[in-house]
Amino acid sequence: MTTRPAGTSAPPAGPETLSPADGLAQLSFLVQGILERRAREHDLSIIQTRLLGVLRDRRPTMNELARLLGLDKSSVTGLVDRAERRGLVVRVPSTADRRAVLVSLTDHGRSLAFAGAARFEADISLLLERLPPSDRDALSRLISRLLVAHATDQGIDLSATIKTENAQAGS
Amino acid sequence: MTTRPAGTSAPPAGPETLSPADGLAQLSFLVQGILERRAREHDLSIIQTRLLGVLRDRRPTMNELARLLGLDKSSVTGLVDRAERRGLVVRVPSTADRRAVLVSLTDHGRSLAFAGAARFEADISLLLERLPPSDRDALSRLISRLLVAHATDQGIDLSATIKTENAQAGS
DNA sequence: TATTGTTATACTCTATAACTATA
DNA sequence: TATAGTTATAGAGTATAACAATA
Repeated sequence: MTTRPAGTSAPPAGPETLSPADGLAQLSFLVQGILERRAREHDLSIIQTRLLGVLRDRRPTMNELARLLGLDKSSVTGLVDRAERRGLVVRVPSTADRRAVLVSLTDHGRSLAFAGAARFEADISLLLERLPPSDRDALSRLISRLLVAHATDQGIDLSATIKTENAQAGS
Repeated sequence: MTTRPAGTSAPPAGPETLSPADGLAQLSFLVQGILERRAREHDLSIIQTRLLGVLRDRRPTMNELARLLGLDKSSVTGLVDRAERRGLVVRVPSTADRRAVLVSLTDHGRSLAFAGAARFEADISLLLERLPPSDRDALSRLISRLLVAHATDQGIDLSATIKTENAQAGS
């Protein structure tokens, strides 16, 4: 799983074959590490980065934000508190429902969100350059296919939703 | 990046194509989510799970553990404290160097480590069943290839090291 | 009554700095 | 002096439970 200490169900002896579970686990740690290092350059954590990412094209209530990020609403209160204190987001009272609060990016938050995305894409390009172009394309296509299949399977609508709704981790 | 809110450099209009960066980011969140949910069943965090994983075939000093997990030694003190309190690991004084402490799994910790790995593999199998078998194999092969290429590129030795040393996130 | 958001509280995880005990 | 590990401290991130305001 997380770690694949030699032994266990690692494939026989093939020098360059990892079990699917090992491969996916290691790949996920690799990508998360890249994400984390980039975020840390701006003093952001992964969850703060995800918050900014989610807000790039939304202006959700605290409640919706909790659902989008897969967190408890009280966790989101703290998350938004810290982001607001740093001038990355603002709370705006909802006019429709006086209980609700909308959260939206400040200009500063927006620029961080887009800069981060650009640099992450550059990192990934660099990583993928390790593969021949044909492999690169094939890998991207297979990953897309897997994500689409999984999302569909979860009852989530197709492409539109896939592109926007995937801030959540697991589901 | 983390999130791919519609717009930005998402590919033109292809209904089921994600940019490589989006695909990898989303996939990593998906896998981490699976990992996290499984860990939580045993009241473990991801880092505790990684700790157990690393110890499956090692008995490192606190210092080595810090390097393996990519954490500061003081963080490892706390991590091991909590794991020891729960009976998952034990500290054993080193006979070779009286300053050093070795950390090793208890039977309980070992059984959790292996059970977790098994269930994670089952989860991944289920996930991959969304793909036709040929895609499944191709994806695994490409991921392995990418990880091997990346590791080699980092100056890390080949298969042996790949299989054991990947507890670390980024590098 | 039900829902939205915050507060109070508690715990994990992480790092930096200072310290103890070896080497 | 340098290294191994712990402690003290501070802060982020998370959850549960209780609460206020509004629906």
